[in-house]
Amino acid sequence: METTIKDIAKMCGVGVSTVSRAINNHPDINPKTKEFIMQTINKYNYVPNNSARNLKRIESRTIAVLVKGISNPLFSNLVQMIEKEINRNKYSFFLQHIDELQDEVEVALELIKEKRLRGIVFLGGLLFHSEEKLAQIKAPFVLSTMRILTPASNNIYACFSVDDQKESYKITDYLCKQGHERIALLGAMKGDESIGKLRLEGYKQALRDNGISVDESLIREMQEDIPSYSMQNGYEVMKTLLNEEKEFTAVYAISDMQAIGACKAIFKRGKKIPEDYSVVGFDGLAEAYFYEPSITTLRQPVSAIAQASIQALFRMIKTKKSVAGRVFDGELIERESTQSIRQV
Amino acid sequence: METTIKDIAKMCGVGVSTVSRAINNHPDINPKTKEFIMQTINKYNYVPNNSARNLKRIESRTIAVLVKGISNPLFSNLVQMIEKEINRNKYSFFLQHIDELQDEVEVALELIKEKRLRGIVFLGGLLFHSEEKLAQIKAPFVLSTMRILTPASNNIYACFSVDDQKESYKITDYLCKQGHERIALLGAMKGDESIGKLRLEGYKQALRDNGISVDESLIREMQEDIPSYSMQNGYEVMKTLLNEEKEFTAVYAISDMQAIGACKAIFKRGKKIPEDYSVVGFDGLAEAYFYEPSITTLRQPVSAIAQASIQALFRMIKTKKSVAGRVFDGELIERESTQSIRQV
DNA sequence: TTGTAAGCGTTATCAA
DNA sequence: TTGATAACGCTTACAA
Repeated sequence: METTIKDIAKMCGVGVSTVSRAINNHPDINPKTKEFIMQTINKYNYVPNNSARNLKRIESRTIAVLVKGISNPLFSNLVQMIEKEINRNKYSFFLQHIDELQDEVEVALELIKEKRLRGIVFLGGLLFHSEEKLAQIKAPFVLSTMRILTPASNNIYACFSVDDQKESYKITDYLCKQGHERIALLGAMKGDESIGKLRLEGYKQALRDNGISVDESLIREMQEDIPSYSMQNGYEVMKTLLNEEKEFTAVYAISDMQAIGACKAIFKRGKKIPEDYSVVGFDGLAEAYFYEPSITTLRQPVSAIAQASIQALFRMIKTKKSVAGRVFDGELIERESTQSIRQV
Repeated sequence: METTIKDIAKMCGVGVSTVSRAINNHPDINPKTKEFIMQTINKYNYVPNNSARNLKRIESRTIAVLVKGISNPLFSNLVQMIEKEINRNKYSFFLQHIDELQDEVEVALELIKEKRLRGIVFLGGLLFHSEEKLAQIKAPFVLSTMRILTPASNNIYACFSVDDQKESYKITDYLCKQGHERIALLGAMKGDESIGKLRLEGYKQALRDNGISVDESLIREMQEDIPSYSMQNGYEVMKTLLNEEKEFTAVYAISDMQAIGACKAIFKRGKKIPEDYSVVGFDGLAEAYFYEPSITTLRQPVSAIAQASIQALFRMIKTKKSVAGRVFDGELIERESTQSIRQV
């Protein structure tokens, strides 16, 4: 039999509520009593039963992290930081990966009931959702590295991300300034209405501003039967593009992992980077740095985003009001995978 | 107010126990009653409260996955597969990352009490533990891609992994057969008593069997202040090694990620792979394939290991007895990062 | 086959 | 500052 609060109470010769007060740092308790109880607890290695606590407390101290599109290491990094923050706040956290096909709002709704969630962190996904559906999410939530397009006024939420369109513009513009005029885009899934769309818009805008007309045949979507944002996806799409003998001098992949896959496809074709093709990615992962050649990318301030997200979530849990989200600045990191073709 | 089992009972005009029977697929219930109850449940979108269930059930239906050394994508892959299997079995799962410095057995012990765990999956870690300490783990557990060195007879557990020593022998022997005689080893943390040690032994054995004497100065440990098994760790260790102007023709990193880091260090030095140095990794990650040059590695059958682990865990939960672990065969995958130097 | 009622281990309310 | 005691929502004897 496990030790329960009753056992501790008996051992200390006090009532269970006093023990409860000691555990939960309630103010009205004699410091000496508390001290004695805590000692006994440590001695017998007592750990309160979480289920019972969560059952009794109107709301649990549990936060869910829902990750869609796990293949992107960007999310692994984010999850780690978020986990640390949640633990620091003495909350439990619950990680759930969501299939590409699953509906993350449905999952969230179930989870809220089942686990009496206190808050939710969405990583990836959350595009395409009616306001009614979103309105059903009663718990506060944050979106990390994403933004919601149709602001739902009935929800308590906040978004933390870079300005995907602006950053996408930045990196495309960088390629243009290097003299590239035919820039292939390895974009998001067909019908993407989220960051994929924003980055696409940024790309187009940059081209236009540089007096380059958009060639739709250079804009490629992810392959749907392969994990999104993955190396393999970048590889396959790039291979197809190369097979078509299209003319272009640069490739912009909307994630570093896709960029790596694209590089491999180029190498397999017997071409060189950056001599034959310049390649840029997006995210700023270590993987891009360690690749050979190291890949020019747009770094997202992952750590800052993670911290801000969790802080906001806790504030919303406390105040029950939405807090302002924030747009972070990305950073263009120029590396070996790109070169100027101005004076060639 | 959330819908509870009582509400459903009232709506259906039955007792709560009947509803409970319907939910939990108990045998003694009228199929029609059950049908009707299930309809009502769906209609009102009722989801049973997990905490209440877990509280009532002597043991919850929760399994914890404890990951130590998160930087290795090998574990991400494993976790995903394990997650899927756990869900298929209608269990909840709980992922916890463990700091390099934290004691995973302590964490497990706490968790068992706090969450009334039904079983545990250990990924990474679990080296160096006294039998007494292990004996405290009352819940069944499995080790994936690892093995316990001092079999603890008091525990219900099983191990699923490759034979690290044998596979390490295999890949080292491969390098020897290619004509390499001075092979640097990028090994595990100092004092590692787990897979790191086994792989080291395999390496030494292969050298000896090929008539090559072991040069301790070519055996390098991970840097402790950097995430273990990471690209960065491989990079830093390799850089140090290169700076020492040691003579060697091949590098064997005990993980693919370290191998990638090592490659980068070599490239930064202005050297070529495989012309100047052959490089091999271990794990068989996609990252090794997509690297340029693609990296020769030893593939672990991750999917098979994950599945076997979970199946074993559920069997142990049911039977309350240890089941036999299994040793899987690895597969040497020859790629571009290695070359024969026999006739040079 | 079904319903009633007693807990599971906590926290919160209220009275002492 | 404390201690009974009533929930929290569910499962499971036991009785009907």
